[in-house]
Amino acid sequence: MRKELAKTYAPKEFEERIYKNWEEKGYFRAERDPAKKPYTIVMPPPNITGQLHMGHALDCTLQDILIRWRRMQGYSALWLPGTDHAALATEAKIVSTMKEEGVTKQQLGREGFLKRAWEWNDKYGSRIKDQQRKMGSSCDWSRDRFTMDEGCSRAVQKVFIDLYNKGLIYHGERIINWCPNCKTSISDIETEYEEQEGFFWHINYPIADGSGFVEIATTRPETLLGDSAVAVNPKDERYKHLVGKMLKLPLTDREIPVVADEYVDMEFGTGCVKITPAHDPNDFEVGKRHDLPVIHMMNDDATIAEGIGGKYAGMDRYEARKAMVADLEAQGLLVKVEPHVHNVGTCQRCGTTVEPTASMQWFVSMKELAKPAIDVVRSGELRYVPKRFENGYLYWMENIRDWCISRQIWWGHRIPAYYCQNKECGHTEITLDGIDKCPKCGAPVKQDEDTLDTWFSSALWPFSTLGWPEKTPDYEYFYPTSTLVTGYDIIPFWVSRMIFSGLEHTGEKPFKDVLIHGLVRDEQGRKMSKSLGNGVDPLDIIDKYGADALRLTLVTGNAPGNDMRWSETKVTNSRNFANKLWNASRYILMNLPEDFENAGLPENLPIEDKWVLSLYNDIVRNVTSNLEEYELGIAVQNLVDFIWDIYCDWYIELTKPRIAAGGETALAAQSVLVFVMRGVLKLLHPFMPYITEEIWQSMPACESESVMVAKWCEYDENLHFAKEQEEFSRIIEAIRAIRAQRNELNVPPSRRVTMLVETKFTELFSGCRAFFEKLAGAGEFSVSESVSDTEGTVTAVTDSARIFMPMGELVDKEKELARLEKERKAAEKDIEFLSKKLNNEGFLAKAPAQQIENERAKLAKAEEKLAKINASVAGLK
RNA sequence: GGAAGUUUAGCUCAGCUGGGAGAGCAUCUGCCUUACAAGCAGAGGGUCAUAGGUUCGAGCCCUAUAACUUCCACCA
Repeated sequence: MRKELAKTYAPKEFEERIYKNWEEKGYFRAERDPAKKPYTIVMPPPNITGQLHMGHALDCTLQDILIRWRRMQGYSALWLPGTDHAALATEAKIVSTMKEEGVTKQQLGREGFLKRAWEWNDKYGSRIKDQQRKMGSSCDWSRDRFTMDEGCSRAVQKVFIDLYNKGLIYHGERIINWCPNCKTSISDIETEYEEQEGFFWHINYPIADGSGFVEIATTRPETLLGDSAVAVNPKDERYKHLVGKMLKLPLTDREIPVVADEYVDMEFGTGCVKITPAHDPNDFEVGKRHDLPVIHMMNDDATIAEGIGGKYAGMDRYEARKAMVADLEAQGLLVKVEPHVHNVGTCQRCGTTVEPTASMQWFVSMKELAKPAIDVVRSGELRYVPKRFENGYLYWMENIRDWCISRQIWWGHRIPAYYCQNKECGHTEITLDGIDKCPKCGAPVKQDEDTLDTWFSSALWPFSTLGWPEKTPDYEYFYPTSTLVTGYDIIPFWVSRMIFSGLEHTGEKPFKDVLIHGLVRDEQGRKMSKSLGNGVDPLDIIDKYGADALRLTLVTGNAPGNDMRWSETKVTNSRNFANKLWNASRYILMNLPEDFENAGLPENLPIEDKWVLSLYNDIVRNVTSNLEEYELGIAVQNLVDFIWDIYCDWYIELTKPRIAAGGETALAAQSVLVFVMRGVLKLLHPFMPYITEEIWQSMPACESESVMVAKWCEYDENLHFAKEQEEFSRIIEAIRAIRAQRNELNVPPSRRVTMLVETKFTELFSGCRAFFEKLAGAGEFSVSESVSDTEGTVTAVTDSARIFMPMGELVDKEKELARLEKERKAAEKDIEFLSKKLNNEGFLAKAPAQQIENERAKLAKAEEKLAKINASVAGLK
């Protein structure tokens, strides 16, 4: 007894059940089968603090489509899931919940805080995984990883030590971006610039010998406290005499020199630049060249430092700015204030204005690592889809700067550096094994307090998750991975770093293709964001319409790499399609005899069966090649169009008379209906896994108990029926023409109409009588090569037939003539266009033969049609 | 300052290597035709941003221009 399908499509009734069943059956698990080829995708690990949003939903859908398709194709398909510890994001979140309880990090201490963080991970780290399950993600949960699990952590330590030993990681004082709120350094790409309106303050620095003033201009007057020189261009005639002289630094009792440096742009501002080596990257370089002191004038929370700031000590940087400007003005040293728009760096995480600060940090030296990562893309060995994203990647890689990897937070991989506490020795030991004594002098050591940038571990994700640095069987079999799917917004953060890391540490590119997708925007085209509150929760959508409808929406009508605009009507469209498919299968099953056996396709099928099989066969080929080109949107569009327009609206309708008649002919139709249905279920399964499974399991005699493990369809030469395809399109064209005609004359569909068909294809049209009756409302129906008595008829004209319909009182000769006249003009235009082309010598000489052939065929058809129209017009007159 | 993308029907967007412009929604007309009104049949609607160029042929290739969007850089 087959399972009966519910009357309406209600995804809630089965999605969860089906997912559980798949998981229990172990279908998601990838086996290392030497007889199969591997296909691997590592999932971009979502943050443990994260909740599923539309971006994830899109990401999930695309990856699941590829994985399910390859799995059905016979690959050993591994989709490896996992989560990211998201160092700063998580720590900030925990700190803020602690704040509500009135607890600080310092109170808990490092140990206590980390304990809390791990508890957090236990509690929330799995939340997103359940949400991914709801999407239908067929990932191998048995291989689930976490960036801070034992294996990934070992890979991180190993990479740090290897890079250090190769001299590619160094410890040093450089200008980094400091977030005074998060109280940590952040990397260049974690700094976002926003345009702010500010001021240019022109300040006079008195020359120490009393011979006058030097006017400087600055956007940040408070940093004056950290000035250690004023620089001018050595070629600048205006200031040559000042070089080497001392200046009195206002508001302090310090004196600073005037130095000459090429860096100064004579054209800009006054041509004199205050040099603050501790708070500006350029000034830092100038300072190094002139051996100037680095004066840290701020604390880590951006208040003015004690001992440097004098009366301003303890003030916030902006408070101090106000106070100092007021004092300068009072002393008559403020020359003028100009409005000035400039870009200010802010912390990606919290939005606080970052403070560029000279600080001891760990860096990865990038130049050498970038080179092979550039080559591998330039040579085409590793490709981006779409290709245009290679530009940004290459530009970024070619202009790359060293990567600041140390962070002053606790949640993360601690840096394996140990400093000897004996000042005389001062040794730094980098080691995998925790040590407490200096290996050089035996004195106690202290481990570096800092942790690593979260992207440092993400960079290793494609191989650390597979067991690297061990040569595990998984690593040997599944690495390098096949396709990486991610949004364009994290190419610099993540994709680039995986590429150079993979090449450096494994000697191989970490993946072959990078499929880039865009952003899901809101209905007005804005980014979905928490602060705007315009995000759409995928879980709500799943609840309302089902995961399949959501997936179909996210993949339809979108080209790779392009952003898409969200709208709920798109989801209802998708849901409507699901409903269509649901009802089509319900209809087929309803009429199937209880003892229906699937013995394959019968011999001697009628024309309409061959027609649909041939079109289906084309779809198999097209969808497969679309998927191979990562044209997922086109693939699914092809499929949906075939299912809806061809299979449902035409083929099912065409077979209804046969099904009603019963017997052999019905059985043949049912075999074809079931055959094509099973095929499209397979083709559609990667896109809409749940509904296809639910229907599959109610279809008789399917090849496997789950469509998920069924074999992907292949193009079959035996199903190609060019002749029937072409001939049957004549019938469809005629039916369409009749319907249009009836519609125009407002003939009710229920009214049977006599049809006299005039055509060369008498056998074809006679054989299709039932279709004209069923689909065109034909009453009496006759076919002959020539119809003479056409008095009182209207005519539907195609290039292969004229269909005369006696309409009695409905016939309006004038109207009919006018309509035919319109059609004649159209046909004449066609002929003119085509013959012009075919008389063009350039075209005949240069166009491909196939093309010329096509145009000739079109012309012949147009001429046939025109002849028929002319005959009709003559008949009427 | 540099780079990329977008500009196609009223709206949202497809259009793969150049061969007479497509879908969905919306609009209009007619249908509860025994799988589906979450449906069926039909219709209207476009100088493919603008100006040049290459080509037998351009929505597609090239060059400029305009508008919008995004990324990168960050001269005080």
